Amino acid sequence: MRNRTAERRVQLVRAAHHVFSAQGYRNTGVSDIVREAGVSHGTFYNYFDNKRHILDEVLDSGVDFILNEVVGADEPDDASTSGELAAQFRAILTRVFALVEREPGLVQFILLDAPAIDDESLQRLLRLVRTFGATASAFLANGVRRGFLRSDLDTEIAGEGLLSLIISAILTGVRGGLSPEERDRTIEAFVGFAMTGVR
Amino acid sequence: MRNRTAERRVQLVRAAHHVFSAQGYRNTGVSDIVREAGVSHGTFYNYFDNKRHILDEVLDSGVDFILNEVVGADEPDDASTSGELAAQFRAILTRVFALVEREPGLVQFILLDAPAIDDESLQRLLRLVRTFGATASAFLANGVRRGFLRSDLDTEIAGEGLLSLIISAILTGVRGGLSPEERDRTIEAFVGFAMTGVR
Amino acid sequence: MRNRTAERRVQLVRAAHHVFSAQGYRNTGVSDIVREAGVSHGTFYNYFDNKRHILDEVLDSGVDFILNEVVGADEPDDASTSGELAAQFRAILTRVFALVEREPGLVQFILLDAPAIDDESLQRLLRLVRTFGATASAFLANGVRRGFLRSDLDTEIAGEGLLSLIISAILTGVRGGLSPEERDRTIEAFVGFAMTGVR
Amino acid sequence: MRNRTAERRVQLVRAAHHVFSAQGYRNTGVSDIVREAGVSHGTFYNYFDNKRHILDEVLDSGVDFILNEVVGADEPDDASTSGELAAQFRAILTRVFALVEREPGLVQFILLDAPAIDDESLQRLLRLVRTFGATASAFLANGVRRGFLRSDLDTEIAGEGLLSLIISAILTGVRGGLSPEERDRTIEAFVGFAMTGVR
DNA sequence: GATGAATGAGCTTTCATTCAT
DNA sequence: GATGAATGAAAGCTCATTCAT
Repeated sequence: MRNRTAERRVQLVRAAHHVFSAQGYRNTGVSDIVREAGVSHGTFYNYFDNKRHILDEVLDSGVDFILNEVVGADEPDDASTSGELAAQFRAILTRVFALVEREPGLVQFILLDAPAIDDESLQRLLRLVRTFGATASAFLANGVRRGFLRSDLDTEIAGEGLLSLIISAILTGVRGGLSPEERDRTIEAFVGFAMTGVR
Repeated sequence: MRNRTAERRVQLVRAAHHVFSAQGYRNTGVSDIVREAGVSHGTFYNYFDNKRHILDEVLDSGVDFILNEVVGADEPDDASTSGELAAQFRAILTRVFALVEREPGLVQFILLDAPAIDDESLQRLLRLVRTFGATASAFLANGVRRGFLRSDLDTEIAGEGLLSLIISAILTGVRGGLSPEERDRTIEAFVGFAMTGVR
Repeated sequence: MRNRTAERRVQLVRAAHHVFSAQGYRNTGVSDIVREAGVSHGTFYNYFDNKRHILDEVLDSGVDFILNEVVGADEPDDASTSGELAAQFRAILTRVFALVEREPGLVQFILLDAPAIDDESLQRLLRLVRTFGATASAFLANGVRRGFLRSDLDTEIAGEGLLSLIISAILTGVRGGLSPEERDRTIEAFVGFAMTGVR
Repeated sequence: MRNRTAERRVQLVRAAHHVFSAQGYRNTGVSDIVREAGVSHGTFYNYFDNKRHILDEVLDSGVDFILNEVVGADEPDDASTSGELAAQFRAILTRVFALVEREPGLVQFILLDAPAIDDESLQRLLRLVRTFGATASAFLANGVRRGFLRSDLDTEIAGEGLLSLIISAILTGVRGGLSPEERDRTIEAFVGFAMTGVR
């Protein structure tokens, strides 16, 4: 039954995801994963060679999830005025705050816990960061092409700048304790900061 | 014997700092620390209740070190023109890159390893981030006071923006592989980005 | 379906024989056996109560195989002169060396691995040894009966002596590294040694 | 305290020796060793890197013990007549039977269990066998030099022959169930067998 | 104060065996 | 009869911490 085993895998990855997010990778034993999934030790090792192996899948799905949540349906080509670009950036920042608020464990795990596990997982995070940076650059390049951004803009480096604002927003979110008003004020300030820099 | 005791503490913290930076907290055993310090297990526990306890001191001294290295002698009040402020920011970014290059282990430990250990150490890192942000805000507030920056600038949030650029620079450095030219280009772009946003 | 069932058994025993000889009993899992046989775990337990159980059959067939290979077509009654007896002994030693060279895994398994598994399998090996000893005695008894060996020969104990030479030959073979010349010289010396002792 | 730790090592080796002899290496867990020694798991790993490591020491001491017990005080040069050589050989065989009777577990462990563990330990046993063979050859070479054995005797191969008798005696002993009379009869027969072959 | 041998709970991983399909 | 996913006891090993000297 191909189906059965595929479900088990998903079930285990989900369980691992859950306990990793709650306690971190190093503080989580295989016993925690299998207890959460409701299966035995042996079953775990029927699906994954070792604890490190399931981390890869958790990381991949987590990174995919974050990318989807944050960039979402926004396409770099959608904006045709700088106002629309600002709106896109505002939407992204809004989704960042929403994500951090809704899934603080996941975000902390992917961004703060995972990079510390080993070099492999650090590289995986840096790849995520790079993808974010490239996406930001693509948004800016669209603006330059359509003429509503400075033609001499170094889109690559400015993309890093945008990225840094997104990371800053995440950190602010993780830090917690922002009222909805402060959050909106921060978003607006970041949008303004970014748009002045590139227009 | 107050002196002798204090020296031992320092000696142990220094040793711990060294091995933590080289291998990370979780991969470091108490045995690594005491071997590096040249003392016995028992002695360690005469000075620190447990392994977690010495981490606090290592973190504090590491954070202090980084703050000193990066902010250095620059005082928020030093700049009296926007050109001087730009020069200060340029100097800070230059020192960030230099620090990451000179002490990659330390930076990786404080920024990537430590936050993952437990909530306590995460909070300690966030405090560092906040201090950086406040310092950045102070630089900007000086500019507003002296009139060479927009009077309606939200210095607090703009400080976060500056901070995010600094973090981005660190990440870029950790990612490695930047040629001196690319590094300088990035610094200039970040300085320009920041100054357009606040002037 | 008696036939089908019997074939499966043989197939499994043959597979087990193969993997046991290649890797030893303790290093072989049931999964290795069933993979070699191309059946499932469940099927294995339809034919054998447990892993230990199939060992018995492997051991029996292995012991039979060795006995056949070494003693072969030689019958105790065949010799009617001491020269013919010597020729028989020479043929047996030659086949011993040939067997060790052709099937080192099997010999090592039966002689070195199997006795260590548990007392039951040790006893099985000792039975093999005893059978060899009795066969050797039968060869000698034939010589005494026909008058070409000393009439006061204690055939039972002298049989043990012959046996010990055969074991020594096997050990020499397992030890390896004998050139064909050395091998022939050893065989001749053993034959001479034996014949002087009994004539 | 150099003394304390040295004693612990010995205590652990002795305990391991004991449980290995009683149950075999594979059936013995580290927990069995430490229970026998009355120490904790951790202590075991303070003295030995792993379970395989203590086996080496047990094997070395066991092999030394057997060599001492069997060859004992007899020196190859002691015999000056073939009668004295026969007496030496008789003494050795007597000690072999005595050893097997007194320490059946040790003998079974060293000769039947250890060789099956891995190639390293098999080689260790073959080294023991070789030492025995060389010793036997030395006894014979002394006889040839002094002129009471055939001058054309191939002492090396005849040594193997003697060795094979010793091994046969050990196997007989392990097989068990010999009455004192049978034992003596076997010894005498073996001595006679050997002496006819070499005289 | 300093030592380091001793501790033991806890970890990851293996594998012979079972049983629902 | 055949399958193979599920089981769980048990293995080897680590390491922060204690305590008698």
